Amino acid sequence: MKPKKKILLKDIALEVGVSTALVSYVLNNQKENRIGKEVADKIRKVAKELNYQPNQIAKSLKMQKTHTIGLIVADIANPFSSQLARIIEDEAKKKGYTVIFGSSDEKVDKMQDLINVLLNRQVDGFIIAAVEQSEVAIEQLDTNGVPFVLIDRYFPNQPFPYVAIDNYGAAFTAVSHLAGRGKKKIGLITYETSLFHLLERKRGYRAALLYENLEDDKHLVHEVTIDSTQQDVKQGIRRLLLTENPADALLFGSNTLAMYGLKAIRDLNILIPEQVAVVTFDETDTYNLFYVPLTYIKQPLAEIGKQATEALLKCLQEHQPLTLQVNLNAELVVQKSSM
Amino acid sequence: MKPKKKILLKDIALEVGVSTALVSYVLNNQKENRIGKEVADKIRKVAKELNYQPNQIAKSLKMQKTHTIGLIVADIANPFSSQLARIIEDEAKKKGYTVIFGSSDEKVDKMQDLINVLLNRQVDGFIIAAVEQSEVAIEQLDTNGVPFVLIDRYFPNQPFPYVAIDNYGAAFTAVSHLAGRGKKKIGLITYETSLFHLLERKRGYRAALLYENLEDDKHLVHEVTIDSTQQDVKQGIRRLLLTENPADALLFGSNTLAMYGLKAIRDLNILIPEQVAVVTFDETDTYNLFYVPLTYIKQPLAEIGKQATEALLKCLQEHQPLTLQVNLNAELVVQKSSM
DNA sequence: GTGAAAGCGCTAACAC
DNA sequence: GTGTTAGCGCTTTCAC
Repeated sequence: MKPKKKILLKDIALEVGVSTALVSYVLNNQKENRIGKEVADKIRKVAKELNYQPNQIAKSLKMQKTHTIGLIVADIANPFSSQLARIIEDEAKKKGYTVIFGSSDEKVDKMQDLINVLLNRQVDGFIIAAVEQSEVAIEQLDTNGVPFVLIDRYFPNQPFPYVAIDNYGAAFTAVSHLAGRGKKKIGLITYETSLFHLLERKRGYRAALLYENLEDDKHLVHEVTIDSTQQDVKQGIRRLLLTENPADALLFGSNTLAMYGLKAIRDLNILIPEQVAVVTFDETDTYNLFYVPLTYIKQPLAEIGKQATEALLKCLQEHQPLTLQVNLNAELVVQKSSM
Repeated sequence: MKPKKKILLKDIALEVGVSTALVSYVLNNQKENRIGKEVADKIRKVAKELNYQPNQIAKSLKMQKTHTIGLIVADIANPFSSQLARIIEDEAKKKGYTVIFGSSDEKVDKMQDLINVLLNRQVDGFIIAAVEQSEVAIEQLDTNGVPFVLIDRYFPNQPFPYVAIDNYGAAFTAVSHLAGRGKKKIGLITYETSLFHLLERKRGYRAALLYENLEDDKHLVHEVTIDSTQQDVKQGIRRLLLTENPADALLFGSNTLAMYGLKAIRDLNILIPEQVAVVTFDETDTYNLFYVPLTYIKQPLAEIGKQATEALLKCLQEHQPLTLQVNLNAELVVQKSSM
């Protein structure tokens, strides 16, 4: 532990025999041709020799820019979030930005807390997977002029920028597909929530049932709280499948729900797709390795992450207003679980 | 977009009619009882009214501390990494720290790059899953007096602090278990690497074979490069299982390898555990949902993340030297794939 | 008990 | 072409 002396701008200036201003100009490639070529070269040379590393904190304080973005997801441990995080990381790095992340656990309080903490740390902007009841928090960001873009979740009738998928269409397609395979009693397992993207999935599900002239029975929908566990989902599976008139197909509203649901189905020795066909949202390796490869709605994560990050950074760097509101198409990947 | 005026210390001072120094003292609870109770209360009241949010960047510059730690993993999109990230995030938040992350993709250059970027951003310390050939980079951190702790991977014969598992023991246990179930030709699929933790797994595998009086045949070990794909692993599976004298059990050295391997095994219509028993490192939901629940070596991720973070933060806050070198025990979770 | 002022490391307006 | 210097928003020494 011998903290080697940090090299400062001043050290270089001293060494070369010029002012710190000149050094700053040269190293930032400013006033390009107004500076003596020799001095400039000398400065660059010494900077390299001394292995000068600019203190970004000082720079940030001066410039009022940290080149850092805050990423708020529901839970970084969930593959859906972490895959997005990776894409955002890469996209940000390309442009010289780093990312600080935080998990909200679907709680407004935690989300608000994260926003505050990250704002205090002066992040230049946010990418947020908004939680239920967080409209006010987001609105506040907006009125305070903090740049952000929402991902995955968003608010209808609000001008906030977002990039998400067409959840209505995706659910509709999935249900139509099941209907096309002759399924008559298609169940839905989803969250009991006011989150718009999930409501859209339910709406798509309903619309497809109607369109296909299928029974739209309340008993075919099972909703669990957003922080529910294996047990709660298992109960839903029981309710939908262990009756005298069970569902012959099931649509899961998220990867976590599917995970719990599949476990339950297997534990109950119910066969997929013979006894019940299955389709689910999101993509995970698990779906492909399950004993029956699963039919799933594949969200274009790369596209979501890229568009969100690009737009945000463009806004930050070119001071353009953030207006994008994108609903990308999700692809239905058909496998054996729904055949 | 009407950037509301940021409230500064000065604003509070002005409002209350005191100096910024006093405000700072009060809000940081310093000089507790040397300050007039009334003024103090007034200051706190006004600060709340104005919703004062201290600028952490300014604070950081002054204090030479950012209360930020850098987390470098192989790939944040990999569940192993993201689960650790979540634990570290929580542990850090408890103590008022935030975390910036980066993915190295198992490349020294990227890792070195990340270290530089994060150092420039003045992170107070690092938690790093070191990549191959990164010993020099780590040594440099050490000589520069930058606090860090390694996770998962580490260097033998180096005094660097780390928390990892007993890879030798874990592999030994796994192989012994297979031998105990009557397996005679136990194969290993792992990476061709100099990473110590993986060498340890191989060593444990070998030692167990010897101990159990089993064949230690080079042909039973298949190594792929660390950036290898589904195809490379499939080839390994072919080599080990599609011969006249195939392996009757397989140990996978990581979750990614297992993922690829299981896909290959399924595609080749080889039955687990009838034709080949399987054990793998790491834990994922997939293992439980696979058509045969998988026997796996469960790393104590929570413990790893917690100990690493706690030690690092303790060092940062109490300026204690970082000396922990911990090898935790991994648990073998026995399921049907090895019965 | 309280305040003036220096300074963390950098940038950029302005002067020469 | 190059240097002086004022701050970015905060903490803290030292003086009163």
